[in-house]
Amino acid sequence: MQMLRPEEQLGIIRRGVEEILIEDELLKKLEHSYKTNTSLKIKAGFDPTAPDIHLGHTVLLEKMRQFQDLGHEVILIIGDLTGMIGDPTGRSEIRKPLTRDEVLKNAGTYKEQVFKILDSERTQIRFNSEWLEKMTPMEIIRLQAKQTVARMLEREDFKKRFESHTAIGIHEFIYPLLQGYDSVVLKADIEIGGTDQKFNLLMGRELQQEYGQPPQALVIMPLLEGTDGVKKMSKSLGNYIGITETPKDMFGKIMSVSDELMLRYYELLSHISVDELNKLKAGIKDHSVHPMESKKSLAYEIVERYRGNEAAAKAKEEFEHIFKDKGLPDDIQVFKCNEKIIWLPKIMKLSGIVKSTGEGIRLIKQGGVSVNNEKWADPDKNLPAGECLLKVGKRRFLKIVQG
RNA sequence: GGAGAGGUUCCCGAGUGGCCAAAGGGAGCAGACUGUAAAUCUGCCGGCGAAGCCUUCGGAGGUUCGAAUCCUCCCCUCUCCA
Repeated sequence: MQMLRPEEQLGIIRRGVEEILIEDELLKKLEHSYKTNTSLKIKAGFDPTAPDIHLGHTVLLEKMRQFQDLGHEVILIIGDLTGMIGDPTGRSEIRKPLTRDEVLKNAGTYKEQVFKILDSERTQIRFNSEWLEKMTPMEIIRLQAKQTVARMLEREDFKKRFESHTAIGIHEFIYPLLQGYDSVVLKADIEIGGTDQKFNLLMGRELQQEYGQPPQALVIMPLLEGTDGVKKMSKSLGNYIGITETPKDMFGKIMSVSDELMLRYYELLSHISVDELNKLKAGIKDHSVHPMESKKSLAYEIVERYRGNEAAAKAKEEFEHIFKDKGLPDDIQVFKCNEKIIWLPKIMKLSGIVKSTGEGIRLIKQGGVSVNNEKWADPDKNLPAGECLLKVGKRRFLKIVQG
């Protein structure tokens, strides 16, 4: 395959990255690969605790895909061994160690989902228990001897906890060492990771040098903000967009993201070229491009990638139908009730559209409920006989059938 | 092993006998404004056909007319000294 010139490759690689360490070294690696027509080994690690991939994870995957498209080879490491000792990154919240079965199950899900982005021909999936489990105590001690406590305490997270007298487990120090050691075993040329991984990525470089290898270059990606636009996307914060969600939900969630965040998503998730991206940014700035239209394109692109063309078209259509034409979705839940229950808040609760009658009453009083397109301000008013359409807020619909 | 701090509603966090279904913030939901945006403002934010009642402040008992608050035991987390 004909590779792009190293400088051109670098241009593509730079997109959306937070930081490249060290860019000169990266360029040299690219030049060497170009001259010898060999591909570089790109390493990226994933934590096996979260079986469902969301758009936040895909930032790394997309970058990996770019490398593949440039002719390089990706090694996706599933940190099953490190996962079993718990992931100490971030909070001191100690995760439950996973069992072997859980790890395997999660890994299976990973594989399924990951190849919606990655090229399976150019991807290796490896478990780090493969080599870590074989290490002898002596080898582990030697590995530990290569770093100092002081160096470990330079890591922001450890430093803070140390200063604020919050516990730091000894095994937490081992974690970066093992992750770095993965790079040694694989002789990685480049490692991709999020900003929260910077310390661990650097550890890989340092250990490679200790073991007499050329150090890997680092491509550090920003953490994608969740739908709230502030905190990093994560399942536990509930601000995520999962790639296995329904097309409708995915489309809707992307549409409700702020304009600013939309551009960020474009940069990190879209496949449009850097040129197009710059045009889009300029267009939004001078108001020649309508943000909503670009947002629709983005939503379409992303839904299409994970759920297919047809689903994307349908999601878009339905979205426009509901919000532009003020129409109805085509899959309204139907609730049948007998004549005895005609108290609206009760019906709302029984149908599951709200959690409690109290919530129903509140919503009605607040003007958030309409029946047959008319505001319904009185919780005690009886419903019209026969069928009627209930709308709660902007997107909750219910067809009530009496009798 | 010894000394101390603490576990409160979805989260953070106030509350140390009645005025506590529990301040404040965040998240969430609804309304106004819009482009289904975002930001902002307003309201709501345990349950129940509901001005009353029921369940909630780590768990189990107890004191009291009355307990998130006091006592006893237990569980869990953290810190310091060794």
